[in-house]
Amino acid sequence: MQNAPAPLSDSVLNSLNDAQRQAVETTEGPVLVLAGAGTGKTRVLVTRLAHLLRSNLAFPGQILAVTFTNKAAQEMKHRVSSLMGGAPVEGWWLGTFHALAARMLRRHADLVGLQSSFTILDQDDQVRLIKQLMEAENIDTKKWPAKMLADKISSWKDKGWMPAQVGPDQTGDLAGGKLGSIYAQYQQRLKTLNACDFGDLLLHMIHILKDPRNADVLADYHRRFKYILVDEYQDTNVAQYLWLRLLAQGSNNICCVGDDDQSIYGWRGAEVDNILRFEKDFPGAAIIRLEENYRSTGNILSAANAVIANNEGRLGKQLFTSHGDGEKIKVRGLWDGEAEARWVGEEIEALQFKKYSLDDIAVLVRAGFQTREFEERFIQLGLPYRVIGGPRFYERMEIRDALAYMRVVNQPNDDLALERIINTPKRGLGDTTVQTLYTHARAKGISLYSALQDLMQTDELKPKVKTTIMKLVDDFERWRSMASNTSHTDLAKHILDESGYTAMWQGDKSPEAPGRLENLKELVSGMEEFENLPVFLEHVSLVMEAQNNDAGTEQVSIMTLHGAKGLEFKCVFLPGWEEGLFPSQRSMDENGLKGLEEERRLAYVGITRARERAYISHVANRRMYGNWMSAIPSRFVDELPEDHIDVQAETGLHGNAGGRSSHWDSSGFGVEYAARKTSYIDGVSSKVSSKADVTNQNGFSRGDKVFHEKFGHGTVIHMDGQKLDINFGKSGTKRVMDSFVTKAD
DNA sequence: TGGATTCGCGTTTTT
DNA sequence: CGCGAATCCA
Repeated sequence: MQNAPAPLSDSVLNSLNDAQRQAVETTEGPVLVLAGAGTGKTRVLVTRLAHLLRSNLAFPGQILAVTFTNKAAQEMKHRVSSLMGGAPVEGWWLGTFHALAARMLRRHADLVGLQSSFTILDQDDQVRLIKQLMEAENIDTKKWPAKMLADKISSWKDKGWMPAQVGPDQTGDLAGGKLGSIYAQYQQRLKTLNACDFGDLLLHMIHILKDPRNADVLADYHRRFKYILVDEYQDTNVAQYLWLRLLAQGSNNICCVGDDDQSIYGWRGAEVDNILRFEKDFPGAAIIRLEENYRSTGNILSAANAVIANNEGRLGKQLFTSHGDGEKIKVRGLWDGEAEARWVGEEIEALQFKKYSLDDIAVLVRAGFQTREFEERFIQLGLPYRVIGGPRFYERMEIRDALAYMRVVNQPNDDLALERIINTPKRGLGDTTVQTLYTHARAKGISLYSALQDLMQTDELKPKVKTTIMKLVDDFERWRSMASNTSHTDLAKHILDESGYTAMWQGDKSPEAPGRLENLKELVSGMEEFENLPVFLEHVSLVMEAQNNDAGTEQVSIMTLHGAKGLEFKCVFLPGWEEGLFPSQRSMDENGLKGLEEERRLAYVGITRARERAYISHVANRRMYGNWMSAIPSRFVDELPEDHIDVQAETGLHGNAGGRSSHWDSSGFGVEYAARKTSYIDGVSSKVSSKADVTNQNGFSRGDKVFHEKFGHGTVIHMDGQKLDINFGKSGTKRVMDSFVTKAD
């Protein structure tokens, strides 16, 4: 780290002129790097960081490097570490806003009446607490869902508002005008619980740093941080901005990197304004624009440029590439979601034939529920895939503990699992005992569990410890023998109860405890769908493995557009480009033009994830919430420039085969739709009849004419065990138990 | 109290 | 449609 700056061969930096490079690397004072998609934003930041270190402008503890997501933080740590020749970056001030603010707050917790050991509540805990407070105030939680109020409070915290700053103007008639007081009570309650929610981490720090009585604290941070680096600046919310500004007032050496066109977290408090206002907030700021894209081919980039150009209120930039034009974007209109999934499957197979790795392919959807049809199709095709951002359930502490117990029962030699729970709940087997056990195990080349069995025969351990170990081994042996004649869900209940694990959380007064108990319940009930314990554990390890990214086999990635931020793939599928789904109706209803523009930025993010090939599709009929909805192509499809796309419509889909699907004749479209809807309800059309031969256990089939004692005559349109969905004509579709129904002719 | 049934409602996601 | 929450009822 003492050597002269290493030559920067990075292509990104080569694209900078001298002044820009100078600014990126060493400028003192505020710098805003405005960089479009695929221009190497993060690399610029890492380069600045590396340069500061190498030229001894700062040492690690003097740099505050902030990212938005954990993924980005990991990525940056990794890059910095390898740039620094593998030096560990633990302990550096490098991480997400929340992680760094939490770390800071632990050092000054007493200034806001907390202990440094405060717990951090997640959203569920937060809602539970607020609900309690509301009930105490006799507020109707039906009229005012606790979730909604919790969201409101979070959004205030994102804006940096303490209870004192919230007046009637903000609360309106929410919770009968009592929301302001609920907020205050909630904060009070958190304090008594020695807890924080996520918003508090920043809010408390802002409060501390702003208070003149704590001038020494602020001064200390000013001395400490010579340089501040911020990634994804367009996603910062007001609280984050305030925190940054307080810290940056010292050295004024703040370097922010961002792209206003990729701001997609507005619904969570991100303020594009932060980036638009940068020059005002930090006078004398150097602004650097990076417009050369190193990621995508010309067609892809032109399409993205054309779409985003429809937004107003941008700083404005026009990305260019020196890559060739490449393939045009394939745009396809299809009949329904099933056909869409089939088409995507076919195209993926074609890509495999062209020697693309499945790892290079991603399906990016607008909303989580869309992943389902792709999963189903890919399973049919035997196409390996992973859904990114799926269940994080198994990563929760209580779930991992519970799983560890089951793993030891299933496989006594699972040392890691045993070590995890050997003293959870506390039973007096501390580090010293575990060390003794490990020493013994290593010396004899046996597992930890065998070491337990060995040592309980000897007098090497204190009698008390010995008894505890005997009890523990005894428990495990008993559970293991139960496994043969007890269902695995019952076994799990026994394990959790008899080990004292459930009791541990029941006795825990912390606000997270109820949530954890619920999760444990959920775990047990979730096990039911698996045959037995080993199969279940196998599933869990597969799920977790899949989330660990490189499971060895190639896999297509399926994820939401939000989840795809910061990633790139050679081939990207963008399905579901229909009005109402994308752009999302709700986003437009709630935020009008602002909402629409954020959706458009999402489209921009989607397209620009692709390096070589992009595929966009939309369907004529999508089933949402169980009923068929007609859909028209997204306005974003219309915004794609004709020269850069290759449009195909499914033949026979409408009276306009081969034409550009977004120009569908709306009257023709309506006729198709009406016909389909009718046929669905009658249970006659070929689409529907494919399922009509299914009979439920009491002999009802789709299409049966039935009579219900209360609702009269109707037609069975769906079955779910003994539940039947019956269309009763005028009075609509109802779900009823089949015991209330008789067949009619 | 918990098992069964009905009701209600549905983006995006980070700590 | 499917899921979780609320509610009902033994």
